[in-house]
Amino acid sequence: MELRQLEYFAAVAGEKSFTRAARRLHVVQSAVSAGITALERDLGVLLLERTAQRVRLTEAGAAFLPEAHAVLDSAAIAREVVSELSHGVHGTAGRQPPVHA
Amino acid sequence: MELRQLEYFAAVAGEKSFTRAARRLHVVQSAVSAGITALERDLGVLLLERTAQRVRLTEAGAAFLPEAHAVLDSAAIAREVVSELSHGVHGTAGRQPPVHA
DNA sequence: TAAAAATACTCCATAGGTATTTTAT
DNA sequence: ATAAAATACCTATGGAGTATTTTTA
Repeated sequence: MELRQLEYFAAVAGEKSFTRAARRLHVVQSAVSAGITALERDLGVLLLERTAQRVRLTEAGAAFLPEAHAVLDSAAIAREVVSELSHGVHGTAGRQPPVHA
Repeated sequence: MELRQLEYFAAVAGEKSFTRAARRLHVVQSAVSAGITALERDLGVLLLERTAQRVRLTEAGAAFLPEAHAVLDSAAIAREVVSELSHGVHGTAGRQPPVHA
C-alpha cells in the first residue's frame, strides 16, 4: 500500500472515472489504471467495478474508501506539523488553522 | 512522504539506532539511512540528530513521530478493513478485534 | 463509432544490496 | 580499534509516458 495509490483510488472514487481522475491528478490515465491495479493486487480485493462508461465501488471499495481518506488526512496533518514548526509556530494551542490565525 | 519511510523513521526512533532498526526491518542499514534522508529532504527538516553512538530526535522529529505513528496506524486499519471483509466478517459492530472474536 | 479502461512498450528514478569510508569514542 | 552512520557503486523493480487495443453503450 502506498500513499500515491490511495490518492489515485480516492480520486477515481470521487470522479467515478479513471480518465477524469487522471486529469485531476495531472498524470496519465494508464498510470492511474496501473496504480489502482497494484493496490488491488496488494490488498487482494477488487476495489472498483469497471463497466464501460461507468466506474462503481465494490463492497470492499466502499469499505476501504473512508479508511483511505483517513490515511491521507493523517499524512497531510503529519506534513503540516513539521511545516508549522519550521515556519515558526511553536505553541501547542490548537492545530487546525494552517496559515492565518 | 512514503509509508515505507515512516516505518523506517518509527523504527529508528524506537531503537535509537539505524543499525538495529535495519535489523528489525529486515533491510540493510544503508537502506534505512537513505530512506530517512529522503524523508527529511521531502519534509525540509532534520528529524534525527546523528551523533556517533547515539541517535536523538530533533524537535521536528519529536513532533513528527506521533503523527507518523498515526499514519501507520490508519494504514494498518485500512488494510484490516478489507481483509476482514474478504474473510467473511460483514457486520459493522466494532472494529478492533482483528482475528478471534 | 465514440468514450473509456487496459495493455504493450520504453525510459528513467529509486530502493536495496555489497563494499568501503568516515567519524567519534 | 570499534561501532555506527554515510557514501559510492551496481542492479532490479516499477512508475509514468506514448501509442495502441479492447470493450461496450
